[in-house]
Amino acid sequence: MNLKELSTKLGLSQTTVSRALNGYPEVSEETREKVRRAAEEHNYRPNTRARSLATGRTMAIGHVIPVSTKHEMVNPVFGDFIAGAGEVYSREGYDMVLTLVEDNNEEAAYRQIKSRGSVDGVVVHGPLMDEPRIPLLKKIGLPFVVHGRATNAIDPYSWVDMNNRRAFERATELLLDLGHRRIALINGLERMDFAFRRREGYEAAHYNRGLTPDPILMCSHEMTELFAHDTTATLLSQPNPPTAFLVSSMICALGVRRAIEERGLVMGKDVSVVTHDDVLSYLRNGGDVPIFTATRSSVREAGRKSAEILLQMINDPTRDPETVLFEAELVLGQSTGPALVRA
Amino acid sequence: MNLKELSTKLGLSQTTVSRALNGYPEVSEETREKVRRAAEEHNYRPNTRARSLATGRTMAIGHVIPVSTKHEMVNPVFGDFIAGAGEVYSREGYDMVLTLVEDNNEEAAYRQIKSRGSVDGVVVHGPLMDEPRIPLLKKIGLPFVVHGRATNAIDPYSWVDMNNRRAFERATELLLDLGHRRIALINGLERMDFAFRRREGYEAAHYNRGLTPDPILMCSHEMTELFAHDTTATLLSQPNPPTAFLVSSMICALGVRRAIEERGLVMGKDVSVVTHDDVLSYLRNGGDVPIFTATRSSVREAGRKSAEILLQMINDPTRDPETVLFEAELVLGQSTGPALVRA
DNA sequence: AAATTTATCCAAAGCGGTTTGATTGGTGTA
DNA sequence: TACACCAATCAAACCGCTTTGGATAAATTT
Repeated sequence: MNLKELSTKLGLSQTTVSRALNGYPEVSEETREKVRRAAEEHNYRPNTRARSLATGRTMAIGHVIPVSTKHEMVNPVFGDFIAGAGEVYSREGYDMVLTLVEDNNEEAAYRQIKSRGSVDGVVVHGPLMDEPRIPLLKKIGLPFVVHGRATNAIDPYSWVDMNNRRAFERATELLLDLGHRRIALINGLERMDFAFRRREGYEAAHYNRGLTPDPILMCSHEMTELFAHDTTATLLSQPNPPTAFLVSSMICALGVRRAIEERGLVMGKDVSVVTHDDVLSYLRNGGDVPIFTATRSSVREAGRKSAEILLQMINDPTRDPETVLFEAELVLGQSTGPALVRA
Repeated sequence: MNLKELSTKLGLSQTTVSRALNGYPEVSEETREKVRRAAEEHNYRPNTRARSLATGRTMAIGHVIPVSTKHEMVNPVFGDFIAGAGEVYSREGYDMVLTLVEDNNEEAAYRQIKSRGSVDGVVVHGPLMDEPRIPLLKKIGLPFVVHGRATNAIDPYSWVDMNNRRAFERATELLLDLGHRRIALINGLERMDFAFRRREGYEAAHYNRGLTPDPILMCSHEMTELFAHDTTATLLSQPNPPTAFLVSSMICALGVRRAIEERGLVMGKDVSVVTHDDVLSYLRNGGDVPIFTATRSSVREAGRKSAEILLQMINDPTRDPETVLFEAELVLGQSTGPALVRA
């Protein structure tokens, strides 16, 4: 059932039917109701493609997912972010289109997206410190919002981020307060902006107290359970092992815990752990007292917010870039305790 | 830059330019090359919407993600499945559009997808035993392939599944061979087809040896780390606790292990664990000898295969439904060992 | 009563492609 | 020389919608 058929069936012009359904005032309420009922009855819905061709708006938002070529890694955070953004999109009648892009030719991908014209805007995931996509998108004129920030970006742009630096600074302070002096940092890849900021926070907390973190304790890698485990195991077997771990994700935290327990140590007693918790739906830091002491910020909420901002920008292109910075909660759990005084 | 502009710039008709770029034979190689270069130079790419309006093909595949209203749960498996499917889509020039649907009004969602005409086909995720979407999609004539199966479906349809029953039967047999007699089943929601089949396999292995599993040992829930942990903790504290656990996902397995170790027990010695491993990119069952003994089947591979089948169906609608059944490997890891004889 | 508004509705022109059905000039053949 | 045939190109129709610029009749104003 298309507009033409529906309008002949009603004995009206396409114009009138279209206007009736789209709420234009130049249609009598009587006919509008008639049209509405007929549309309902025949299960008519305007063809998205035709509509978007006519209006110039596609009613779709693109998400470009960088896929690590080497490790075939998909960021587990992604599912929940999408879920948050998706809520907003479906409420506002937008589709979400996903494009997987190998991390080596992103520029081409974005150019293609623009010239094929299949979305009204994009969400940029996983920004690096030097993020070429930001000037690129600006240049080609595709509305966008970044999940995260790019430290070295010059011009203003819209972003939604968590205060990674502050969160990890606070977490480190907590551990220092507890007397820990050798704190390992199990970080993500530090060309990723968020990971870089986290390290900054970690270092700042040390410097603020006149301490210098031991470079050997700072590890950076793709955030898998395995990496976290192996690294932790290695660090713990060294002569002067860390007494605490600051960890970049729940997944990694699980690996850290495994390594700790493998050595017969008790987390929260022999070794302290603070992790960042993205509040993933399937990995809640559960219990009355959370397992892990954690810096907590919902990535799902970030997804919602990003989507909202992007839609606003699309509806009003004159708007200035908008930014949202979430502060992470610091949640005390069972995984932290005072540093043991060495015998 | 659009077709019209490009063709006037070249002094050719739109027809010729279009044909040249789409590889039609009625264009001389000379002009084709000229057109190609000009398109390249001006970064021209046909507008997706216009093209799909003209051809009737949208070059997009829909994925409808059921989102549990109650638990705001996004299946973690989803990211990797998408990654696999996405590989195929981008190779074949398809877009992937995601629709999040609250699990209570899926029918409306699919009808809308069809009538809005924004995709050429859909992948159905998370089929239930009685899956209303299968007859629905058949009725409305939208090509689809199901990731998983629906036990009670009558008509044939295309699906890609893992042999859940067989995998869990083998896993159970392994545990029985090791002498375990009280084997707990930490399962997903059993209205989900895969979970139902897994229980069938678990039960069959018992029955085949004249054993009857204790209903108290069979648990079913959304597969979170927390549920697995709490359930395991409860079971282990009972008078006649299980000596082995058969677990539905790596995430759950992490919860099971946590509960085991909390009690001061050693996994693989005091308690055995076999889990299913979807080979998620960020949760590898790593090491030379895997941590967990596991039934293993790559969900990413399932994503690839599903996409391939769907595209074939779209390209040739006369094709009969195609089905793929992956057999899971049974991988021996460190988490299983002989049942201890009770003192 | 004539002129102007107002309330409804419509025909037709896009949107940016693809595809059908000519048209043209050149070759080969009878 | 006349005819059929082929290769290369084009004008125009079409996909399904929105939107511009009237058209018509009724209501209001002058």
